[in-house]
Amino acid sequence: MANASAAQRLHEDLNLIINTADPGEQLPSEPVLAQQLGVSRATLREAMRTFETQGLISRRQGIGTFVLRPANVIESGLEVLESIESQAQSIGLPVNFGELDMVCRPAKAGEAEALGLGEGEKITQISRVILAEERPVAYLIDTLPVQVLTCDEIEADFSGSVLDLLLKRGDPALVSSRCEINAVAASSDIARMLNLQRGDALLRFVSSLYDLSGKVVDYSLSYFIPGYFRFHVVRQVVGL
Amino acid sequence: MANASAAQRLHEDLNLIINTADPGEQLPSEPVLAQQLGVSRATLREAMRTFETQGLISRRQGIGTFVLRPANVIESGLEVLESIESQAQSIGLPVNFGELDMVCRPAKAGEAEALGLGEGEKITQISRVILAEERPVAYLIDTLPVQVLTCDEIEADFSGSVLDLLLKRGDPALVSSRCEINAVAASSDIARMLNLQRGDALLRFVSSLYDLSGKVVDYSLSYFIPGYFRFHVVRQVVGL
DNA sequence: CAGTGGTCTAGACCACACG
DNA sequence: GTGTGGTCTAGACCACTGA
Repeated sequence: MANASAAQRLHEDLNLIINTADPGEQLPSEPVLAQQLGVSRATLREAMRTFETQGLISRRQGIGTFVLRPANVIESGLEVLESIESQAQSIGLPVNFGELDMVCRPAKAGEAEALGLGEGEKITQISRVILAEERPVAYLIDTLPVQVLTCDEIEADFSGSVLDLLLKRGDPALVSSRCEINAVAASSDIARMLNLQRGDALLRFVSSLYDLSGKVVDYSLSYFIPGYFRFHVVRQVVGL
Repeated sequence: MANASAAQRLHEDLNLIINTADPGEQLPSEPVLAQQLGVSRATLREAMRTFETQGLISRRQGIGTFVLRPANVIESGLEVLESIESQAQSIGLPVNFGELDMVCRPAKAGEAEALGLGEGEKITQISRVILAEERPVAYLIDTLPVQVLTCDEIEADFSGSVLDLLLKRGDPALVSSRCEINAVAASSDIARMLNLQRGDALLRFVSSLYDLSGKVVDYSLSYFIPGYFRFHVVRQVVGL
């Protein structure tokens, strides 16, 4: 026990380097840093993963690795459904979105089932990366029936949040959302968009948003970088 | 786009192999399998991670890699606090624990703060791996003031759940728990205990359990292997 | 172009299980 | 001992950025 692997020692070394560095500072290149720390580049990269998901460093291909100033954390209770944008606004955090991808197409089998539609019925799908203080912090995919939301409506007025758009419109009348929570490893695609390494740990919400009639009006996948969020929930104790 | 990396293609290949194999079947050794699939061992191991956290394969050092039968999922709403043991029992899933580690020692700074104690006051700490159907599915660490729970009491009667023990005793009167949810990469230690690879994505709960007087009676860290759990929560929509 | 991070390979050595 | 998975290394090649 207490058998310090190279990875563990390296983690501490990196911790020191990153905490000592000034925000904005560029670290030595990976080959150089690996040699300085006496490990291979593969091991160094492995150790750097944690610091990335904690929002402490940013690595940009073709440019370099940079130390970030401590991140502002978006804190949120899970009992109520509120958009990231709305939460960020309430703590004065500037948030916008990038890499918006919007399509209108027939629903695939899984999508149709999640939305209570027939396969092939038209859906609107919106994917985007959420940026807080210019840093990618989450990747969101919303899927809705076109009857609920069309691409035109999004182009006309989109703040980054489908929820806020629907609430502003006031129709359909939204009631609640059922949200499944899990941890996943970042795929290549998602890692690239969030500027992470593939395999990094992400928090994933799979949510179904219901209207007054009990219909699903929005099925969404949300990927959050751990270091930028603090989700909590109060759980009631039930007797034996 | 749709640029299939080696890792992505490999993921599909492995998916086919694993789904085709019978439960209990042993896969070829890593060097052999890597050659068969035309990738390096490092890439193969990387691709296998996902299947491990999904509970589809088990790798045991010195023995081999085995295909598991599909896992039973423990489903749980987060609104109420219930032990894994209790949840598993209600769906007829056999659960026990292993690797129990129990200590009684002075609180470190962070622990003292979490429990509202002075630094150095005695605490009881219980760590154990939870096994469902003989498979490790979670790693739990509970920290309590000795005034609330002593090691002797645990040795006398421990089912794997501190919550159940306190409820059974009926004192102190438990009210609710505040739980923070995040995703983390498995450390070497935790990976070993859960029979995973270091760096695998885990779901982590950090919880404080309160009694009637508002005091924290249990501070706990819980690590869950994603494939064995489905946590959900209903979120209410609040108007603009 | 040169320099960066992103990916992948081949191979070494270790720790562990089993005969 | 042999054979397995766990860890780490050195180095190659690619994709991207910015001068």
